[in-house]
Amino acid sequence: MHWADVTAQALAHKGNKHIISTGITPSGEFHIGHLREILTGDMISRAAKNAGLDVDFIFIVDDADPLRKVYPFLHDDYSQFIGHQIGSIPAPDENGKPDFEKFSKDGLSYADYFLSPFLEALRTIGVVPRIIKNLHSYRSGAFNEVSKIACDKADDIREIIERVSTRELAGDWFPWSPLDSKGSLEGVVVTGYDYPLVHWKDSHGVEGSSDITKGEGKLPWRIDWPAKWSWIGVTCEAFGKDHGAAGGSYATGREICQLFGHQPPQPLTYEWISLKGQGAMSSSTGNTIGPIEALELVPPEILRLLIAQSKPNKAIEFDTGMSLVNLADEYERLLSRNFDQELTEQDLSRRKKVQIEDAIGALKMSKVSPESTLESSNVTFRHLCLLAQTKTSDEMVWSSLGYSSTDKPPTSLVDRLNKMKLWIKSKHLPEEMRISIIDNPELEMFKEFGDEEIKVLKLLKEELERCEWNSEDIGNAIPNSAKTIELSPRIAYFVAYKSLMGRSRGPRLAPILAEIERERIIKIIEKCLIVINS
RNA sequence: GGGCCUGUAGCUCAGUCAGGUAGAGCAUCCGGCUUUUAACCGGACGGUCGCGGGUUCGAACCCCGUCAGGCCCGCCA
Repeated sequence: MHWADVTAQALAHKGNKHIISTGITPSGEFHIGHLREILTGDMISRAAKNAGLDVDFIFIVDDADPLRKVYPFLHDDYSQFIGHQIGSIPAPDENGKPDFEKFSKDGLSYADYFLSPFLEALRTIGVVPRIIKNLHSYRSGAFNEVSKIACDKADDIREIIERVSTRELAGDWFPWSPLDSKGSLEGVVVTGYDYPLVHWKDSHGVEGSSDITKGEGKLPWRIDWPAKWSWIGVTCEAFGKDHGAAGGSYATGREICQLFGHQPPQPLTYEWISLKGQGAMSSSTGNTIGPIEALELVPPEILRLLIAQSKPNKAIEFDTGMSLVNLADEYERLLSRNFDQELTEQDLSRRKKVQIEDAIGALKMSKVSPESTLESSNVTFRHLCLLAQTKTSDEMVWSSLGYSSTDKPPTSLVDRLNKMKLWIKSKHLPEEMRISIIDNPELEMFKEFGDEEIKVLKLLKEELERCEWNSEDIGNAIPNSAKTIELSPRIAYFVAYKSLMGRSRGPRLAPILAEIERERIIKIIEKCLIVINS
């Protein structure tokens, strides 16, 4: 059973109506890691729907969180906003400075600035959650009831946090963070509580009162989270391992939640995604691949597959090089499998059966829309990469794949070609996939050459000097260089690839050579002969 | 200090919850396709399941211990 179905099954035991939640703080550029949060929730939702449950899938935007520091991509001007809620401060402009004009005119907040493109990417990838903005929820009174309970039961909450997290809270700790005279959540000391007012004194020496029913502050994270579960009615939430550890915010949250009179949601802890060789992704260090950037390179199904095929507790190492190639090819392979037939095979071991079922599940979860039908294009990523690099026009790519003006390629394939061309142009294309002619051969390349190979190479040069310089004639010239001395054409290809590209196999050579000047090719072969003789 | 996750073929991983002959893909090698789409088809190679105990007729799987890597117990997906 697919992992999402396992979770759905657990939910089915608890009831028919479920609110599945996800949540992110838009404090900077979104990255692939955030996609795991959302897609894990999305996949559980889909599985739950398939199981016949009534599902509401939500995405809580934590725009009530404060700006922690001036991140490297921000201008120093932002230091005035440290501690301020990211839904209530201006977005950065192209220089990283606060854009006051857009903020006052269009209301574009810091949080919205990072959120909007992410939501756009989510649509592309087939995820359309109900959005709940935290700041608005506080201001509109959604937190009233739970906030009151939290403040009334401050001692109980303190006990839970201190016991479960084994962390001692400060003496003046209080389960409500008021906004200070400047609008910051930092450096404020709570001096008293008299519902609905929390009295405070800030770092500037100013004293005031925060009305908890008007969103003049917020609950600290460890209380804010279970508070959301309670007023929204969350029954299931997937969260990163940082929250899942013993003593972490889920552990305290599940108890605090019950204080609010609500049962804690079904948890699912997921591992992080790291960038190969560079450690965990982090918005603040700039070590990221954005979902938007990734979607420019590959179709959304493939990004979904990345999340779907790995169990949540597996760490994922991602990169936009060979990992992407393998992932994309894996996707095509899945599409072309005949699962029905595989499942009817005799003597199917339990192990094998599980494997097939998981593959079916992963493929199902990779669909952008649950209803869409999947069809195999029978064109692998590698192959398309090759065609995109060697053909000079799209038409030539299509005709190579057997399409014509009457039998046009499907739009999904056209889209893939366009993405492929972007990938080839980008810095992400691995050297391994790049087609290149080696102009300066080295002796190392010819260590497998014997007398026959050298003879063929000399004949190849003669053939290429003589033939018409077009794809067809070059295509004949290569095998002929071996045939004339009654050797297998295989040797001729081996010799040609080694000499021109430094590898023993490769893509169809003739069309590539036809695009290059004859003189350059002849010169390379001459150099090869010199190197071999040296 | 306390806790969580991971460790299975050269690589990426499935299989661990419900113990029953160790699996896939990639890579490599060989063969086929009488002149190659890095294609396609067939085959081969490849593992003391981190290590040591225990339970069991039987353990990758359950239990105890141990080693290694990652992470959490301020904030972070």
